[in-house]
Amino acid sequence: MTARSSSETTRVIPEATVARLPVYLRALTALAEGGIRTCSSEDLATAAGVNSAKLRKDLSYLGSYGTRGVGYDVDYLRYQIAREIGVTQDWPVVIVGIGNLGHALANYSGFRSRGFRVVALLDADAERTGEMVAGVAVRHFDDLETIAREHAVAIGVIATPAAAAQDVADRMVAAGVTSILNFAPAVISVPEGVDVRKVDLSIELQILAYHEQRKAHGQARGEVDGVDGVDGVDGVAVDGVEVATVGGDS
Amino acid sequence: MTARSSSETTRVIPEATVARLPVYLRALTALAEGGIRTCSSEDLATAAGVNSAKLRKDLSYLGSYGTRGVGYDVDYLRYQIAREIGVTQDWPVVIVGIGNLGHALANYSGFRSRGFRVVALLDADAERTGEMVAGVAVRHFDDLETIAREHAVAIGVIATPAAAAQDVADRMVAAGVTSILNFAPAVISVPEGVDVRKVDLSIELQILAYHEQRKAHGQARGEVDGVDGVDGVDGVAVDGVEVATVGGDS
DNA sequence: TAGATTGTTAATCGATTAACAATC
DNA sequence: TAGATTGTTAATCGATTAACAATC
Repeated sequence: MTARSSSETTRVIPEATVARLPVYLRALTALAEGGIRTCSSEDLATAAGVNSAKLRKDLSYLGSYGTRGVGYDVDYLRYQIAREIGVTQDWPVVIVGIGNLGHALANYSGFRSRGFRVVALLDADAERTGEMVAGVAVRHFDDLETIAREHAVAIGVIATPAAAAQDVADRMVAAGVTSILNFAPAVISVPEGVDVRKVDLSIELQILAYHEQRKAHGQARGEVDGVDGVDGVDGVAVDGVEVATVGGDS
Repeated sequence: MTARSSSETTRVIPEATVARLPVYLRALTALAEGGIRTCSSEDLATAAGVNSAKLRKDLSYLGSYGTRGVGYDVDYLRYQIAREIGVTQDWPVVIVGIGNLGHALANYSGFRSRGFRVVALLDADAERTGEMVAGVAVRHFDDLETIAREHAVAIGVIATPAAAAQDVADRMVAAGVTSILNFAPAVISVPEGVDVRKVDLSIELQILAYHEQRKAHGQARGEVDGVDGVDGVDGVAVDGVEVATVGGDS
């Protein structure tokens, strides 16, 4: 019963559980960094922000990695979850659209430390080709296919304006990419077998606004007029990758 | 039966529906910009990337804004949804943490056009005070309370490193903020009544990696240079009061 | 053994979907 | 009227939760 082999059986993990595994992984890493070797489901649940019943139920889909009466070995469980997710090895990723958001993503150190390696930054604007971002030279979007095949890229990130998103997705798919993380505020359609996940900043804020409105109920809210948009930066820099982009930002 | 008044009754809209309303709103805006005045649930569902049964069920929680045999008036439905969400007026927002991500968020034009107005950019680094970002001067984090009260800010965005997130959240809450959008890869806890939504880039990629790994099944994946990373972590955490996820998938 | 905690069961709750009567 | 499409019902499906037997 090697960890790798026999666990390959009819494991069908619910989507809701899959979405939480990375949360548990992060919580376990935090515990490990705090010097904690063992934890109970209650401890881990607290660190992950869920209730312990849900946590145990989730973990039960992976197997029995705990010890009754004792709890879980932090490092062991961490490895098992990382293996289940598939981040015990790095995944090469390309980012298309080196605008403000693309810049931020390229500089985000969390990718590197969590199982991903940005192998290229692409932008459709030829003017940007060669520009260094996070230590990587931006390349032209037309190089997507070459780069994707060369590095066997399966995951692509779209950080272009909405208008370019579908075209970028199409070309990613043509280049062999089968998982897409879309930051552009647009619905993109892809062939069967290709996964798309979407992150939309405005939508998140709108969901908060909905609840906020209901809290405010009848009472009037302040309507001052403040500054408007601004721009931020942050994040760590990545490194050793190639860059190239397309599009602008989101 | 004024639009505003009587619809204030015992409307209890399921969370899953609330999370899709902004998607419908965006799709309607796109249709309107395309010169389309009327659409069927099928048309709108396609534009929004959902199936029409779900769309009609969702809309039914808001009221009866369509016409049997005809469809929906695009502008009318758009207004009704915007009103339901609460974005017929702008919400003042503060962004804390002006690093790469904060910069990108500050420059994001989508906020402005979708019901939000960034009234302040704050950073704990005094060196950044006064720096212009997206046409706005960065101010010190200590000014949070003053600014939040002055502009009646109810929504705050955290774009700091994980280590600072909880402190920022605490101070936001103390300043009267009751809705937080957290980009820091950390679980934050807040008092009852405060909503937190979380966007975690690494978690989204990890969810894609999980599915990608299963697609690859037994077949070997390009291992240009297999790094070993066994350290993934991170996730979408919820907490405190409400939680929410991001992204959808196909 | 006694205490602690997992892994699982079963009940509950919420979301999705197909089908269709209502009605334009 | 005939055709089209909404709004709603009811069935199904999936996720959450509490409780507890298994077992360290």
